[in-house]
Amino acid sequence: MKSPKDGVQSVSRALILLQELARSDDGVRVSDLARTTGLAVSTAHRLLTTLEQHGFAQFEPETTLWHVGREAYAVGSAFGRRRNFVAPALPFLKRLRDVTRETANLGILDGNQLVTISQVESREIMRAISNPGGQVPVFCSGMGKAIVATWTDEDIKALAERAGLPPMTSKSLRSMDEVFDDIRQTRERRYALDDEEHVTGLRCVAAEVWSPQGEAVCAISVSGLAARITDARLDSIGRQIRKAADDLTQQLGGTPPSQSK
Amino acid sequence: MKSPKDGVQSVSRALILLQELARSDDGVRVSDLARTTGLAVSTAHRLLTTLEQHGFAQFEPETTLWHVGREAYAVGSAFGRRRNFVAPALPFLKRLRDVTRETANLGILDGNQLVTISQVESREIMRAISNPGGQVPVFCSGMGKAIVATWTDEDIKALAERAGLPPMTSKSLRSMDEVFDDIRQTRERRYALDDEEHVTGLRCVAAEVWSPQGEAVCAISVSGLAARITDARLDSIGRQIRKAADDLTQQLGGTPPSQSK
DNA sequence: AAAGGTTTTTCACAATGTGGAAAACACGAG
DNA sequence: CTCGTGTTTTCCACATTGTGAAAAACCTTT
Repeated sequence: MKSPKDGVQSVSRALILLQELARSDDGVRVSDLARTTGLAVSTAHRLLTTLEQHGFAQFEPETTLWHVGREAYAVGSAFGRRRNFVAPALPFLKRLRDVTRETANLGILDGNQLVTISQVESREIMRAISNPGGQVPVFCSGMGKAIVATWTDEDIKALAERAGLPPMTSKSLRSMDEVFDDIRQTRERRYALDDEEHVTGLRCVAAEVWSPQGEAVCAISVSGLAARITDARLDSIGRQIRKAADDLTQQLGGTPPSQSK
Repeated sequence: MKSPKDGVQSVSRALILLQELARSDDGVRVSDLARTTGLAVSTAHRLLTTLEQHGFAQFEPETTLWHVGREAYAVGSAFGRRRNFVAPALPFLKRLRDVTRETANLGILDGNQLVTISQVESREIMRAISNPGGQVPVFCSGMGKAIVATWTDEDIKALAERAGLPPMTSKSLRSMDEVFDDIRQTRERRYALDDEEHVTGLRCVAAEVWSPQGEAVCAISVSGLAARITDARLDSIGRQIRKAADDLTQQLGGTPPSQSK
């Protein structure tokens, strides 16, 4: 009779009610809910009451309709806030690695630094060695510049002032002018380039990924020896990164820039 | 001994678990959850399993951590959908963030509390951290006061009596007199100010947004460190918030009050 | 290999959730 | 106004269902 793997009955039912609530935008009545879920009216009512006590459901007395409550929103947005792009990004990184044969990275901005939080290594003998968790000054990083390029010029300026422009190599950007020139190019070609600005001999091509709120949350990149990532390959790699970033954005339910042209 | 009005026990507990899950961004373990909620580990586990079966919770086997699930997000966004101003507001919030360089918020009144339902974060290092869904006593909130200032004095008084005036900081409003004095100023200058009344060191400037029915449905605000939102900037920020709120009202087809009175 | 820390599963018991039925409403029509 | 039909809400006896202690299965560490 009993199915022991069914979980807790009342909780199951309450969750089903919640989902049913979410289905209709302009509220639904107890009795209809009971009908569609196959519950007794009194049971549905009791469960809804419990949901309401915790703010997950909302009852409009004047119209006697039930809605999804604010607490459901609060809890749900925790899902969106979560930095869970790491797992979904992996397949994209792997594919990038496979088609470019170079190391693929995922990074976020944390404070004034860009930190690499995930990486799929190239299989070449000579490969970039930048361990995950490693921090890089934003403007010496392809991923950093990809993210920052989506910001307003004032924000970029403020960040640059805050973080400074510590030169890591002879090719690092050293002045605000150079920064803005680079950002301009980044915006134009829709991918960012770190041309031995962080480590001599290392090039890196990057593009940003968008959150549901329309902000650049992270960036992905491909990095490898300058000797292998030649000028000739640059544009092709750039397009692939851009594509991967857009696909990942899509998969995360993100929204690229609203209407900019 | 038993409290029959407590609703369905297991459902209550499951919801509390969900809220606890939402509290931590990087996942939490069963045993910790059990500890913080005061449940037996086995009970917590059983409830979590049920939540997972419905997609409201998510379990990462490799790390044995629990997260909020996608279904919670889906259900929660139904709440946002019904409040059909949250999407249109985003561009306005972004612009506010860009011109003030502080965090911009959108909040509604729910019950006796003001809840922040959307937010566009400042890019400064030191920024306000009040995740969406967070609740604040109305009279300790700029957005709350902005909305309430549109009400009649009787309604305000009734709300204050119902909700009380829980002091959050030493600057919180503590008496009806202080409340009405603040409301008077709010009406006069056409924007509301929370001057470290919720969190010490945090200031917040807000203005209300009108629905087509001529009611203040939500409010938008800019919040940041008191050290940055100085008296000198106050009026300029106030004007910008007011402008943004009016523009948003317009876009929503809303109608500000007939000023004749 | 044993010792701590987990996460899962099991199980006997009764506390807990259940749904029918009845009460309290809310509206419209007569 | 009173009745009638649709609700929503409360009550309560009953056994189905959820419970938590404890044991089992898993891990990492030593």
